[in-house]
Amino acid sequence: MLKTDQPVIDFVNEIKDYLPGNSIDCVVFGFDAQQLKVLLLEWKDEEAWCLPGGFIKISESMDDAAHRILHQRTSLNSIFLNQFFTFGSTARYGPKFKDHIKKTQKVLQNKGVSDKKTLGWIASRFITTGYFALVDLRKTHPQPDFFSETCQWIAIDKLPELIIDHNHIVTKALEHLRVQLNYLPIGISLLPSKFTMQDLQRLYEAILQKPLERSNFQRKMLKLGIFIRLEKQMTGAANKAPYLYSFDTEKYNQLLEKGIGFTY
Amino acid sequence: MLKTDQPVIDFVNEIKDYLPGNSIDCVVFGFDAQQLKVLLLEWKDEEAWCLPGGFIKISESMDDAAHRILHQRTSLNSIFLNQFFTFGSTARYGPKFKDHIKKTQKVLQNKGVSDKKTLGWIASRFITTGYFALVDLRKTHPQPDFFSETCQWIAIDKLPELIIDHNHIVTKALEHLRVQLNYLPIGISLLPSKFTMQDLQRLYEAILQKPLERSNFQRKMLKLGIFIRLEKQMTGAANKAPYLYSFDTEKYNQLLEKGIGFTY
DNA sequence: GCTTTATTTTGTTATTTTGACACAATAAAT
DNA sequence: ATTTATTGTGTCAAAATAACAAAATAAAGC
Repeated sequence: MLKTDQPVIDFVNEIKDYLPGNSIDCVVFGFDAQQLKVLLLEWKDEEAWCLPGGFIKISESMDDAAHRILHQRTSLNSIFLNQFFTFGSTARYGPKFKDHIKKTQKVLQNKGVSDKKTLGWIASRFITTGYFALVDLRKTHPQPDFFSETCQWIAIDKLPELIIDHNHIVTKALEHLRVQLNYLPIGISLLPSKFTMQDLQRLYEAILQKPLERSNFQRKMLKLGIFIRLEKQMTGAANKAPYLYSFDTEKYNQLLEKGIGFTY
Repeated sequence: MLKTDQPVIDFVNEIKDYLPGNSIDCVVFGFDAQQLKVLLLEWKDEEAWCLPGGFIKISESMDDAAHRILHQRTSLNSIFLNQFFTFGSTARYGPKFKDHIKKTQKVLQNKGVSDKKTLGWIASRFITTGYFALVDLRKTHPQPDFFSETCQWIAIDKLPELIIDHNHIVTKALEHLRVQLNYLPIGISLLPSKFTMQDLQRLYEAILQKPLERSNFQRKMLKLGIFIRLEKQMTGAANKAPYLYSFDTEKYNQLLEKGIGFTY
């Protein structure tokens, strides 16, 4: 891994280039067969898990910062990324926060960072803005950051305890995902380019966390007129093979603007 | 007006008590007979209009700051207030911003504030978080702030040019209002406690900016089971008088949690 | 090759919802 | 008593929904 891919190193060298008191945390959603997953960083030695995040350069917009951070973690360039909430409560700074700061400073010192300015900067109050991303996890190459040993996909219903209020941030992101479902490019962002109706249904079921009626789901989806039917996918199983579909991108985007009037 | 109601005075005296680089701007919606209105501040001498806003104390959460700011402008204590977006683009800092800073510094100097720290603080990059509020404008007592001469309700379709990106902030707030319509306590927050179905319909028409069919609107609304029918309102006109309604608060809130499945 | 098995795709049908318009009820003015 | 404007309720065809049924089909077993 190149040093230029480690933003905290840059940050340590040039604190003055970053806005103080503001950070960004990203909830990156991926979908794998049955499960909705989230990209997490694991701090092996310190036993901590957290969301990918970072800081904002003075010369850079918040959106640019979020894209930069996500590119560093996923290697993806054009990501569907939405800001969803800014977390500015003082409740963030309880004992869990203090515990986190100790670990952070420990890691920094272990890596040879000892100047007081940096250690103090990290320990001050931050207002963090949450972004959620929808990506095809098959196309990502997860990379740990300065503080972490691994970067991996974890199923949404098996999340470990995360630092500070990061569990809360994930919960909020998921709420936004559900509420805005009809306005977000769920399918096209989270699925591979070719998929079956069952894949699509499982995705919606994972997000809504409730089962949907198979035949009605299929008919209603197809009626939207945003799919292109491709060849059949021979599954090798002793039964009828499903058709593969891809999205008609133009029609999909047109429909999204008005909101897909889909009832689940 | 008391000096304690003028937050910028406090701010000037105690810059160190506020977070640098973060601000709050509020889009306060009210509804008056036919029109959706927004609360604006007018800087008479400098010919500027802006949204009510302010800064965040170090000891205070962002939500508390927004409530404090709105209490100062409206005299209301329990306000429906939702954070909707954080504006962190660098495009905010174009010529319009520089123009605004000049005016701000002029006002400060006219009012006897001349220390460089304050003048510089004001001119730095701010990330501003937008909140929108829904209030019964009949219950408000609009108060101008340190920079403004008047604080008044302006119809949403007759907004003047506002400072920096405040027009954009209003547009974004309105978008959120529309998209989240079925999850927000529109009626109970914006209407007086007793209202007619026509009042309610005009409110929805103002937000959605499209006409709705009278009889169907009425039937569908009443079917939600969240209204209490009161006495008739004698209008004095030569025609049938409408019933007055109030909300059944408990049922209304229950319904809002799932989202009112209303189609318009 | 014929039958079995599991799954997909298309059909059917009763019920509910929607949208558009009709009509009766009614408060005040003429 | 009649007129007028608006409200509240009625009607009805078309569309959408939900639940279930039946036909189609890819591979395995015999």
